[in-house]
Amino acid sequence: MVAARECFADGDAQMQDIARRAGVGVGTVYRHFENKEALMAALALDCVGEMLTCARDCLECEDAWAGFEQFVWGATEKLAVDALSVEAVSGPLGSAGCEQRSAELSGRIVELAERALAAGALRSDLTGMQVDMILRHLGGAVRGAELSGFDWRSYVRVVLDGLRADGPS
Amino acid sequence: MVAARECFADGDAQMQDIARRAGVGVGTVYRHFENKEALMAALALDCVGEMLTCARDCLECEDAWAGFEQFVWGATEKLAVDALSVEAVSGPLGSAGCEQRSAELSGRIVELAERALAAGALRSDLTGMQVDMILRHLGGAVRGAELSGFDWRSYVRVVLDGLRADGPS
DNA sequence: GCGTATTCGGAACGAATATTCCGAAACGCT
DNA sequence: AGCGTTTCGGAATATTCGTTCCGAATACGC
Repeated sequence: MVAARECFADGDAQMQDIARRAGVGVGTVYRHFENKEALMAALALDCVGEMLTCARDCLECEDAWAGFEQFVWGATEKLAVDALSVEAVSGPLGSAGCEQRSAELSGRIVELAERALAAGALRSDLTGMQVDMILRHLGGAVRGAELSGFDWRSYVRVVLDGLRADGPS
Repeated sequence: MVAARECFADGDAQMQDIARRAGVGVGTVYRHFENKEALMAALALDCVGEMLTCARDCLECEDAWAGFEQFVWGATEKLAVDALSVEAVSGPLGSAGCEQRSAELSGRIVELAERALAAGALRSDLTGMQVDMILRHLGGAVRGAELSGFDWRSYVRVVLDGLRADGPS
């Protein structure tokens, strides 16, 4: 049920549309979520959760830079397709209902960054926190890219090369 | 009159607020602009115009890379402060009322990029059009950065280094 | 099969906000 | 100053969209 909604909530949606899309009446939606804000928060929690899983997976990677790069590609792939994820990760949604999980995501990203930093693969004039901010804001750039025909992969390539300690690979 | 409005229209604004801010009644606003959409279009035209001026100035610069870099800093400085400019440059506003000027901006950016490309300063696996897209989408990343405390300059530094033909300077 | 409890759908309501419109104020002319 | 005209302001209206609520439908126990 949440799934049907998440699939639909790309960008913004009206409660009525969400309900219709889920094949139920609006009343039923309100029986599951107190209000629209709560619904969005639940979806945001999901989005951040997915990012978090991705970050954890990437931390398993032996090579620090490879793990970092893998995360960037994984995250942007999601962000380019799902506007809600962008909101959840870098927008105001991130500070409404999923502070906990959002903070942990930051922690993992910082970890990923500092590991790459220690390995000398990431440019040394950045801190883990700065990298966290940069990655979160990447979402704003690739938002809706898939739809508008923007070749976001070239953008991500540029950013990754900019983050590397030694020029483009 | 337009100026008072532009200054205010950071993000989104209600017609009533816009009118009050301008020191007039809503009726007067509607006497100048058919509707909100028209008002936004006029403001967007202004924003794109400013970018265009900036791009033209940067084309005057002797050194191709210096001109390119100057444009990126000039553009992002504007985008980080003014959410409306972001909409105008990379959002749907760009395709409503200022196609003409928007297309010319693209032309100038491509020029800027191809000049840097020819000088061997810009990474050679990108086309002018790709660079145009990338720069336009930079706005999404730095949007509202000034307010949220995001250190967008470090982000721009990363992107610039990623765009350079030879690693970080 | 019947009566009760539970859940559902969607029309009705309310708040927010874009747009219209008319009486009031300002201006210009004689 | 007096009168016609033009412009202004903001209350009234229309519209959109989140939220509520009640009659219908369904499930359950006997």
